[in-house]
Amino acid sequence: MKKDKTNIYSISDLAQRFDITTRTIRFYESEGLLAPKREGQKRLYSQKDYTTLKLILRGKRLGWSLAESRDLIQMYTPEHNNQAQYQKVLEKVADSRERLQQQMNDIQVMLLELDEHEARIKEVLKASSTSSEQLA
Amino acid sequence: MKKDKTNIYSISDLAQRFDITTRTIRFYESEGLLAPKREGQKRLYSQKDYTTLKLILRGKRLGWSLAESRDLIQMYTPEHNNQAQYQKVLEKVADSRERLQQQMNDIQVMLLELDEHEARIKEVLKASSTSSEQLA
DNA sequence: TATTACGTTGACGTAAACGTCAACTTGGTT
DNA sequence: AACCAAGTTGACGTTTACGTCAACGTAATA
Repeated sequence: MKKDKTNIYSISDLAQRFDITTRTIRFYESEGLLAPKREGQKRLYSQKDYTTLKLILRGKRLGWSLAESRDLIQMYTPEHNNQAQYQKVLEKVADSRERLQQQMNDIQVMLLELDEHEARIKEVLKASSTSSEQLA
Repeated sequence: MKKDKTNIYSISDLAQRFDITTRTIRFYESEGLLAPKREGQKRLYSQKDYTTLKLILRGKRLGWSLAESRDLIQMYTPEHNNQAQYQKVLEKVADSRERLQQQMNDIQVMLLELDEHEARIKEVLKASSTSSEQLA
């Protein structure tokens, strides 16, 4: 039910595209993460809402809380007029970057450990196949 | 209260080192993520327990559930005797790697967006400083 | 006009991951 | 002997992130 010209989505349309429930989308709105337009009662989601939702789900895959994603979103929405506000945003950008870099590091450690473990297992399998036990 | 030779930790010792509560550590045990030795009632944590706990907390920083970390831990503890078991472990290794690579990708997207946003803000700040408003 | 699909707002339920007592041991110290 | 620090096991409370009804509105369609 997407109108491609205006890029407007219904709630169930978004739910299908992102494989989440409409309940989830409404919940995000109640938590201040989304603010779709209305047509009477019905919610109308713009391309910006779409992008915001994508950001939320990306955050979820990284274990970010909804509150953290809400901060990120607000960071990206420029209702900031004066220098002081902008400076605060820059600090938050730096914080987010640090958090992400910590996560990057954690991932690399995990990947290394997986590599080593896999190598160990393959050694064991190789050893057992060159010995007595042949199953193929 | 660490005995450095044997590398044995008390529960409060671990709690301090990792900046978590003893309640959390006991909870992890009740969930099957840790299995410390006992000295009477008291729990005694080995170097392996220490490493396991480190793995759990790394997982938490990446948004992994305790159930997922428990799977990881069991993957690393070799009670697997036959080829079929090892094959399953190899599959799980592959799954974990995929998950981590997805997260890597998400991080890179986020980092890029942060870079762009920061650049935009700095442009605005530069423009406003070269115009009328000088505060320094 | 009656049904069906899609939407809405409550309200309550739930799983995960702990926090927070309470009531008790236990080993060492004054 | 008395006490204190550190530990133990319940048991119940709490927050987050939704799931699951119920009861209702609305627009198109048979």
